[in-house]
Amino acid sequence: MSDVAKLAGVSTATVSRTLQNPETVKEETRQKVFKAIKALDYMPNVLARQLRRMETKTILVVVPNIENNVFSQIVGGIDAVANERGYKVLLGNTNHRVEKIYDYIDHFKQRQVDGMIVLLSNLPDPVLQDLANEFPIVVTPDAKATVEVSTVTLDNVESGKRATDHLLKLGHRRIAHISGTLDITSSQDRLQGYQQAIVEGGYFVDHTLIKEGDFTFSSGFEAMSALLNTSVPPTAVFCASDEMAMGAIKSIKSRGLKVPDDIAVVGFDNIKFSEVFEPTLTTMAQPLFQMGKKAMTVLIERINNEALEEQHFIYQAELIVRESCGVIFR
Amino acid sequence: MSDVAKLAGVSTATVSRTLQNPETVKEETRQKVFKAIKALDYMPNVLARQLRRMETKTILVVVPNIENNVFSQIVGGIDAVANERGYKVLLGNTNHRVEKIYDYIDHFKQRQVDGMIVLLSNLPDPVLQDLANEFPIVVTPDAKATVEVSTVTLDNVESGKRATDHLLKLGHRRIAHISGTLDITSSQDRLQGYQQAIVEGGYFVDHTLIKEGDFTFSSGFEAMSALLNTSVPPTAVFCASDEMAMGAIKSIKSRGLKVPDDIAVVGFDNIKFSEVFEPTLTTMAQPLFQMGKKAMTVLIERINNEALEEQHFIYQAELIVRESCGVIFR
DNA sequence: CCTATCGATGTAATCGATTACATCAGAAGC
DNA sequence: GCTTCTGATGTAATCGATTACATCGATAGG
Repeated sequence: MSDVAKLAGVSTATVSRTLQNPETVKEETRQKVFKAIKALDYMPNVLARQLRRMETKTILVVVPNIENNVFSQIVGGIDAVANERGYKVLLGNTNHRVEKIYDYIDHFKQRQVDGMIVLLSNLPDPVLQDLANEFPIVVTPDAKATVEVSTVTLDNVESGKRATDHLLKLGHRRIAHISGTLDITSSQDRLQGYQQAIVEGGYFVDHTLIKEGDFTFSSGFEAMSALLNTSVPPTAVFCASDEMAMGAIKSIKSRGLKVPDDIAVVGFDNIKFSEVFEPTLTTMAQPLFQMGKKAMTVLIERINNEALEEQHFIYQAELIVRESCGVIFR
Repeated sequence: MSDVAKLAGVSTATVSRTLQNPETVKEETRQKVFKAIKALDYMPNVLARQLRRMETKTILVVVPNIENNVFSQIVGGIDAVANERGYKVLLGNTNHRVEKIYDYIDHFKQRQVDGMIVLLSNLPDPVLQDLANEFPIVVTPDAKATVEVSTVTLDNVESGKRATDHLLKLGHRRIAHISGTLDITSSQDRLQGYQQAIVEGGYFVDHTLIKEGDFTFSSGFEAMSALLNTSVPPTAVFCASDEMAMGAIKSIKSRGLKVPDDIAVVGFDNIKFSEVFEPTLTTMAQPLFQMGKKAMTVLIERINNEALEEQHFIYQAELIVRESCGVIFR
């Protein structure tokens, strides 16, 4: 920078101002500086700026595993806004190992990032709370109500209810539910929505029809197999993920039964392959990209102290009707 | 840091040494320093260190779109090694817009990253060459041989050949190929492998059996539909991606034909859903996670000047035989 | 006993920008 | 004509660690 200043015949302060606050520099001087910058092919050293300003224009995204399409879609949304607003995205893959996140928390304390978006951390409440009190943090898409922190979530209760309702409306009375791991709020909420729909429909919840899965294809397969082994199997199943729904369907088919004729299935997530699978999956579509965008937007407000209180945004899932539930609208 | 120094009764230099080169500090002093660090809950400011050392311990991964499973698997591998070696991973999503990469290139010039891994950039040769001459760069999984830069690639010619060979061995003579976009080397190589297999088998390449797709489900569907509309449709198809293979199968089924009975299909990539799809897909599995790990390892060597020449690593794909080709080994 | 060497530590320059404060010329107001 | 204000620019402190060099005491060798 001093080279540029020398060549332009001004001080380094003027060079800096030309780049950061052009309006405070005379047009003529500005031109000289720009000419010198171009002549020397000068690029500011961002590290020095960051040190002085104590900001990095970088945010950290902690994700259980980036290979999972649900998370990578959210990251896509985060990245879109980050780019637009001049932020960089640092990826923190925990591979489901909770302790890994403590390494990432140090990034904060070392001022390596200005903020953080946590995707499903399983971090103990007090730890997260302490962190959120001190640093800008947004949690998505699974957040516990017990921590005061900004969140971007899905209305999982309502979504679970609407998925189940759809099956009720189609005339099903024995509707099973294969939930996600019940240690996360989203799974609990979807289960709750399922129960609400049944109760509000005037029926009783049969707990033998509820099985806990872990969102994977194979857990869906096994849960469904267990349901089929009972004396009175369900006529419909609401699964908390599309992967589990596919597993369930595979299990149903393996018994020589047909979907949706013998058993109707509704999934959750609307992953890419849900419209490729046979039968195509009726599912609750989460606006994941949108949610990622919102999470980043909220985080930036927080970083700039534009929003002092924590904010909560709740999105609605969209019911996408395809073949697996037995009705196709055109 | 000066607070720590004061409390421990030493200079800042000693504090720094205690953390960076503990062996040069007397055990007793070291203890005093550690005690002071703990008492004050001190964390070094990494920005200052970076500025002084002119290194960021951060690498940039430029990826066309992170939502694509092929890329996110490679990123997973990169991330694994990065973590192990104390590097952070900055994500650069280009969303297939080539010009976006120029923004990321500035990161280099501004010394925001120590190195870069490029996943399928479509960057013009001269630009990439200039960059590679000046900075540590690794290209994967699609690289042009015309640029001198370290690469981690798949042997796409051999892979295409083996996939096609497998179909030849099963007795097929009219084998079609649905390629990826032919502007990238991997697609050209897979096509070349396909042609080699046919020629070496003693047959002739029929160019009406070659269709260009773009790796997507729908392009596979359309390419297959076009093939089925010809007077003598193929009895087997080798697709350059699993997604296209699924599209092709959907097209075949929509004509009332059966896979593999009427037409055998082989895919490429071994994405997660290839074993869920019906029929399960025979496919060439790329060791994507491994390739990501290797790319990062090579990059680190380059950053540390351990490897002065550019290096090239070529991986082999593994043929995974499932239902869609008509033979199942147990 | 003196000097060379070494180990442990301190002093202060350094990385490269940003920015509070100082300076100065010229315009405006009285 | 003198003061005051304003706009443009320069001077130098600053961010917080790292590290070349300096210092000093102790030990070893002669």
